[in-house]
Amino acid sequence: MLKQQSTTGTATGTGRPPQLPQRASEHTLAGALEMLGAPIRFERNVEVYGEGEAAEYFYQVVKGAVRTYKVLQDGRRQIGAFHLPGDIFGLEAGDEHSFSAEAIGDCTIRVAKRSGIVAMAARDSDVAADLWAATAKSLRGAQEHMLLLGRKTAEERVASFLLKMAGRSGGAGAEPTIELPMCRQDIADYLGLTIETVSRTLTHLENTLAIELPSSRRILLRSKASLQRLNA
Amino acid sequence: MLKQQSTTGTATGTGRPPQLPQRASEHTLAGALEMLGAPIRFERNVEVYGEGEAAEYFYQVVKGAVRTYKVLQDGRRQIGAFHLPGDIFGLEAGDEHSFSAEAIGDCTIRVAKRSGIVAMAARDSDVAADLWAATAKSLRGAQEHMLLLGRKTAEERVASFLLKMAGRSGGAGAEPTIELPMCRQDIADYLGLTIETVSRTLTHLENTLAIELPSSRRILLRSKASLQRLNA
DNA sequence: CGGGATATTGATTGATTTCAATGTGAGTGG
DNA sequence: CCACTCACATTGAAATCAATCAATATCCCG
Repeated sequence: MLKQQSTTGTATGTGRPPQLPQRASEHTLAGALEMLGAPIRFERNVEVYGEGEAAEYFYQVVKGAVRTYKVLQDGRRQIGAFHLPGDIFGLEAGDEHSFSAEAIGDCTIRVAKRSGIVAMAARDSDVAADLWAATAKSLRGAQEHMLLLGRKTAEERVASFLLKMAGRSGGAGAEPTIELPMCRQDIADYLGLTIETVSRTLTHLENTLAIELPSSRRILLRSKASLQRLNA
Repeated sequence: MLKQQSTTGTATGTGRPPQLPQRASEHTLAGALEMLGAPIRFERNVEVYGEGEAAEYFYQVVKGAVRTYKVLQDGRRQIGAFHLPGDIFGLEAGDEHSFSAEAIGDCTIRVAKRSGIVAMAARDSDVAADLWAATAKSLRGAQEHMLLLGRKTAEERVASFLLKMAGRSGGAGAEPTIELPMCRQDIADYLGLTIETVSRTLTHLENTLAIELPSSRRILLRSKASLQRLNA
């Protein structure tokens, strides 16, 4: 069980908190990342790593948001996941990254040498279990996303997306307004739709009184129930 | 690095080969599965495990093929992956399965208690690393599949599917004829298409001379190049 | 030689894409 | 402070690809 919140709280500041013993983080992947990793700033739209590059590091979002994606030759882009504060990404077991990663906005990302983490996992079976759990969590996310992309209507996709974002951004889950870190094109490429369809679907949901759109990056979920109904 | 082929070769027979010391399999997940798991037969269309069930076991296909899938309330089904001999599946880190699994045809599947494997991984860091690698491999498969489902045409999806199956069934990769273990409906649900579209696309590929269809379960890849071109 | 499941083929519909235009908002410089 | 600009978002009309509805064909098995 990966305690992502534990590091998020302490690491939101400038760097590592001065003197805390960090007992809670020991024997976890998040703890290992915090010990071995340095927080690095990435500006908006800057690449964190590229598809095909050697997978030398593991990453954890401290602040901001990251997209991982693949592009086809003709430019079609599929975003596989959005990574928010606390999320660990780049957990490849192979030698190279199969996706690319970019900062969506200005970001702080903790970067830790993979070899260090792997070595630690070899010594500490709790870290190894945690590394496995984190990878399995990514797997579950990818599987859920497959479901969304497979055979859902545009409305269902957008509703699923909004509910997922709502569940992730607010810690408690009772937050009705969500602040999107990404633009419409990102959402479209995440949902396997065009930007126009995303836009139309959002306005349709607004007309149906399911949501409200105070600004393009801010969405108020007025009726989670009707969104849930679309979530199938 | 999971050596799936090592067990495939030996396990294709009736069960475990009589007296081999199996040095090669030690310290691997496949080896652990072989030590701790019993080969069990599943008949066509029988459920191996269901979504939401406790994830008590890990599985490895010995013979036959397995589909893992999810169904929406209204019956739409998304197949997440097909598992062929040697493939390990059911690697959930959470307490319960997020997908269901069914035997596509009559199958032999090695079933090993998860607790045993996890305990072994806690003792043997090589097994732990291998468990991680196998999970990451599933993750990579799911990510590739997302790409396919996201924003590809029917023709591209079918071409990708055929190439993937060709790469998996024949060990060397030079096998031009592929024998499909699954029916058209399975393919459709895997690709996020209808059965009619799959059928039409296959006949279109046949008319384009990219493939030949001696029977519905047997497909000859006449021009991998043209399929590759569609693979984008 | 049926008979039922599976697969193919045809005609039509419909959701989403595409092409095109307009709207909006934030940042910049006059 | 306002006009300007550029990126981003919305809206509209037409085209297109795949889904749906419907019929026929084929295969496998008893």
